[in-house]
Amino acid sequence: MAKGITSREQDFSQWYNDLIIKGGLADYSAVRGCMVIKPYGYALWENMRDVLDKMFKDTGHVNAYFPLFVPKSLFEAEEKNAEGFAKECAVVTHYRLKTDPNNKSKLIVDPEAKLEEELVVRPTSEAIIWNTYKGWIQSYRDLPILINQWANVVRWEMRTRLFLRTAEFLWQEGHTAHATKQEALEETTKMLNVYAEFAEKYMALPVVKGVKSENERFAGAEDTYCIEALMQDGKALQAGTSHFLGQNFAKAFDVKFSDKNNQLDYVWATSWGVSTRLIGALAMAHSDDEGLVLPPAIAPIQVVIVPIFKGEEQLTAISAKVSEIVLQLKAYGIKVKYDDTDNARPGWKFAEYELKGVPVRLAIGARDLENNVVEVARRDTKTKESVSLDGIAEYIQNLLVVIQESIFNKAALYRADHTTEANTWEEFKTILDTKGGFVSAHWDGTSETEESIKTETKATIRCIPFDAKEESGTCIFSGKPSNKRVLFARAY
RNA sequence: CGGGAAGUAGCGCAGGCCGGUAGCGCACCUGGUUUGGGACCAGGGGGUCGCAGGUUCGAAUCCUGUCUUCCCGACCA
Repeated sequence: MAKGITSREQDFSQWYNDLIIKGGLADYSAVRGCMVIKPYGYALWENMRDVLDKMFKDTGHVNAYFPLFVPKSLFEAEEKNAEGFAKECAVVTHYRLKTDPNNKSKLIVDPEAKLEEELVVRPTSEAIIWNTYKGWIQSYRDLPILINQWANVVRWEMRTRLFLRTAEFLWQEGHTAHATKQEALEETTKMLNVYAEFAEKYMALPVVKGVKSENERFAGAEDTYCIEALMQDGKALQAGTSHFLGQNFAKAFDVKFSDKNNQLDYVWATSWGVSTRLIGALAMAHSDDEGLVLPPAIAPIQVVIVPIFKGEEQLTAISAKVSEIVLQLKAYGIKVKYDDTDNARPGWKFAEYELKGVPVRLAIGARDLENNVVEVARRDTKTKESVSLDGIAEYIQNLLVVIQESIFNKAALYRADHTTEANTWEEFKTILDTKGGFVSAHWDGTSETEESIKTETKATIRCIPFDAKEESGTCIFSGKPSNKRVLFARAY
C-alpha cells in the first residue's frame, strides 16, 4: 500500500485523486472516462442509496426501471432537452460484430448490421419515460405518478474526473406526473428538501437551496432548483437538482388527461436526481491531508478495532475481550470491524484506517485489558482518549453522533467564512481570486450579464437562494437595479 | 476537442539520447525476531516494458499509428 497522500496545499486536484484511489473508493478503468467503483466506495454508495431510497418511499414514491436505450426519434421529441444533451450522447448504430476477413483474431463491426434507427444511450430518461407515461395516463385518477429509478447514465464528457464527472455514472432519477401545476411545483420543492436534508443530516454537508438562473437551468425545464455545496478549495459543487418541467414533456409526448370536469389538459411534470458525484463532494468537503473523513451516518465502517499484542497468547486474550465489545456495538447497530490480521503492525493499521476515513478507532492492548479500558481515537479531530470498557457501546454511539455534528459544524463554519458579500466589481474579483467561496452579490437578472461575468472571472451564478432577503442594490457588473443578492462561485 | 506531461512487476520509479539476456525501493511468499503511530534480518517468486504496426541480425530504447491517465483550457452534473 502506498504511503501518504499529496497535501491539499501542494496540489488540491492530486490530493483529491489520492483520496479516491488510495482510500480505496475507485480505480481507473480501461474505458475512457469510466471508473471502477471498488467495494469500499460502493459500500458508501449503497449506504447513501439506502437512506435516499427510504426517504423517497416515505414521500410516496415507488421504484421502477426503464430501458438504457432511447430511440433517436423519442430522444429528439423534446427539443430543448435533446439540444442540451445532443453533443454528449453515446449512440448505438449497429447490433453485431463479425470476424475480420483480413485478420481472423479480430472482430469488426458488421456493416450489414446497421440499425434502422439509432439508439441513444440515455444521458437522462425523460424521453423514454414520458413516452411510456403516455400509455399510462388517461384520467386525473391515474395521477399523480411518483416513480424513481436507480440507474446508470452516460454523458460523453470531454474531460472526466473520478466521481465528479465520469462518462458513465450511477444515479437516481425521479420522474413524476401531476394533474396541476401547483402540485408539480410542490413536488419539486419537496424533493429538493429531501436532498437538502440528506446532504446535511447524513453527509454532514451544508448546502444552499435555491433556484438556477436561466443559463444554468436543466435543458427542458421551466425551473431548476438545486442544492449547492462548498468544497475546501473554495469551489462550489452542485450536489443535487430538482426540476419543474411544466408541461414541456407532456406536450412533446402528447400526454393528456381528463380532469374531473372531463376537460383535457396536459400533465405537469417534475424530475430530480442525485448521482455518485455526491461521493466526490463528500470526499472533497470533509477530508484532510491524512485521507478521507467520512461522516458516521454513511461510513461503511463506523468503528475499527485494532489489537496491540505481543505473541499469540496476548492476541487470544485481547480477541476474547474484543468479541464482547463487538457484540455490544452491534447491538447498538454500529458497523464495526475487528482487524486482527498480523501482516501489519498497529501503526500501519492506524494510518490505513485514517486514509479510509473510518470515524472511530479503538486500540486495545494488554495494558488496557488490565485496566478495563480502551483507547478511543476520533478520525475527524485526531484526538485520543482512554475510555472505560463499562458502557463502551453507549459511549461510542454517543460519540458517533458528536462526530457527525462536529463534521457538519466544521463544514458549516468553513462555508460561513467563505461566503462573502461583494458590493463593487473590484471587490467581487478580488474575493474570487484570494479566498474564493460563495460571493453574494447583486445581479441585474440578465443572461448577458451572467455570461460576461463568467467570461471575465470564470464564476457562475450557483443559485438564487430561496432565503435571499429583499434588498435593493445595483448589479455588480452592469450597475442596473437589483432587488436581491445571488450566489456566485467558481464551480466544479 | 486544443495545449502540456506520462504509461517499464501490485505501487512508486530508474534505464531510453548512444538498440545487444530488464533493474531499484516498497508490497508479496518462506523462516525467524517483532507488535502502544506506516518493524528488522535472511532467503525467494513475480514484468509479451500500454497496445498495434514498421525499421533492424536484434527494439523497453528508433519511426508511425492508437488507447488510457494526469494537469491547463473550452464543454458539462
